[in-house]
Amino acid sequence: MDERVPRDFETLRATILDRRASLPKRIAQIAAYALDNPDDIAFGTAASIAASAGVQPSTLIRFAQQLGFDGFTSLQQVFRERLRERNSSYDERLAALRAKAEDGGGHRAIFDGFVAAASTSLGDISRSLNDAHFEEAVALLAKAETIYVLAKRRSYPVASYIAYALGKLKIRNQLVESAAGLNAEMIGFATPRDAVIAISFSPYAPATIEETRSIAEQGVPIVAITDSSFSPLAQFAKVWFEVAEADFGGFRSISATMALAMALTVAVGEKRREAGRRRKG
Amino acid sequence: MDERVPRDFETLRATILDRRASLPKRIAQIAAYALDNPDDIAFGTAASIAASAGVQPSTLIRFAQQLGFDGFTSLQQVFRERLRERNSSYDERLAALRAKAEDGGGHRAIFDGFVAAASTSLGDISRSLNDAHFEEAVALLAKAETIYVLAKRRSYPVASYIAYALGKLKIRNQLVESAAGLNAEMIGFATPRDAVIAISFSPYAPATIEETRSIAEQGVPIVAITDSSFSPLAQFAKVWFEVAEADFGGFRSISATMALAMALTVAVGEKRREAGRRRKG
DNA sequence: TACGGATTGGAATTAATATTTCATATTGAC
DNA sequence: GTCAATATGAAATATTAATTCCAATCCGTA
Repeated sequence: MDERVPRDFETLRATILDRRASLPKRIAQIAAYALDNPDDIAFGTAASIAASAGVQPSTLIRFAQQLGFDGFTSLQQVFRERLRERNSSYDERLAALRAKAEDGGGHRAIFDGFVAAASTSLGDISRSLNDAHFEEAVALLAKAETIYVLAKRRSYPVASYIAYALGKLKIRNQLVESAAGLNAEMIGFATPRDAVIAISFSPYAPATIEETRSIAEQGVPIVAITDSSFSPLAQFAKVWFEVAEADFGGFRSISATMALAMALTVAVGEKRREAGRRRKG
Repeated sequence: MDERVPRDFETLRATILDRRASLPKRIAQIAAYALDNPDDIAFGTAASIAASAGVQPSTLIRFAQQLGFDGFTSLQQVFRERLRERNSSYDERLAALRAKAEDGGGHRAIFDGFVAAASTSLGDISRSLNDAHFEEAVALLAKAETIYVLAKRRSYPVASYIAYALGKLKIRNQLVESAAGLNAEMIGFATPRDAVIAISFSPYAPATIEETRSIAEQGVPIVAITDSSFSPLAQFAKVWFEVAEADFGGFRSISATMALAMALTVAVGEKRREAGRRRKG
């Protein structure tokens, strides 16, 4: 393999288009097939692809070799990489930034890293949020008398913002955070007519889990925001959201969680206003 | 393979979540890995995936078999299918989302709005942040004995995250938030060898301004994060940052502020480590 | 603590897949 | 039309990867 081997899909595509006129018949056939069905190249085996394209496996390999690859396998990597990038082109940017930050790219790199981590997380949640779950959570919270907000440590800032926003929207709420150790009593007042927003990420704060369990046992419906389907919060929750936050420099972003929390809060406010209008009108 | 083998990713996911409690340790480990890194399953070989997940290839196969597949290969098909579908239908999904949001299709639009506001704010700050100011602020904070963190209301979540992160980095700090009205006393302890991070946005919380003024008069250097050069905070600060946050539904994003705050914190941690090494070496 | 069953690790085996080889066919030049 | 160069097909081989198997370990139970 010399250095002019296409490493990314776009270069590869350009190279193929450039040479197609001078390619032998069967090679041209497989070239056309490759550009038309890139997904098949990414996932198929040499034999299956060759069959779909109507050529021999050996032709496929010759095609790869003419492009400078040392075999079909290396060619296939480019097609796989393309699929990966589509889904998470941000991850690579992040990795690059991390590298830059590490070898002394100054402190600006750290800032860029956090911005990139936040953007990545926002992109991810935007793609993965389930509308039905969201509606369900909003409905559940909108009919609560009091909304309890439960979070410690890294998630606490989110909880405090939710509490602030709920307050502004005149929705009765209780931030469970007592430094005086009165959380158990505070939680004790919750009834099934209330609701809870619980937020916790790995490593899950034991207090949050304990409090969530205890409030769940009182029959209070719970909306959880957490980071994995294996989170202990998930089992207690009526509705739960999985939020994957990118991290940088050992600290995870919380921007996706924030966006979700804000959206929930404001949507609950909306829903209540709608319900209020219906009752009056 | 009986008929209950999951054929699509969502069913598979649900099945795994359903059974997770009853799975043996290593199987659970690979299950968690699979749901967290679906792309790796799609592209990897049994050996490479097993290695990343920290188990033996045989465990991976047992996992597949427990789910009803007849081997790893069939399981992998489901993960590959998911990637194919996602890519082919991404544009359609996006278009559908927009249409739905437009004709009042529920609360998803609110969520999208917050994500957009956060993204916009991140883009803005990324463009406008002044590197020299950033370095100056980091230098100033890095040599402080104690970092005081000052913010109320909407900015309070940021302050609480800063305090959390500083604590993790073992940097002495004091979050000025006492509900008991002891802020004045707390601030009284600050000396010119300390430093302050003050955060406030219009409408500026009178308490924040008052406290910032008083601490500035004691000769304590201040780094301010605020939203305009006319901000009352700016006049007290040694260094200040102007952060323009987009708003949605009456609530402003705080993601840009968060990113800046995190970057400051981590950069201060870095700088201290560097200084520590120099002293020792 | 000893037993039995379930689980796991790691090597051996088997299956699959890519690549090479070689005989045959095609093409283009003279 | 013949020759040489090139391209192609098909089968043989080499490589890589999936699966199986068995011994060791762990875990719950008596």
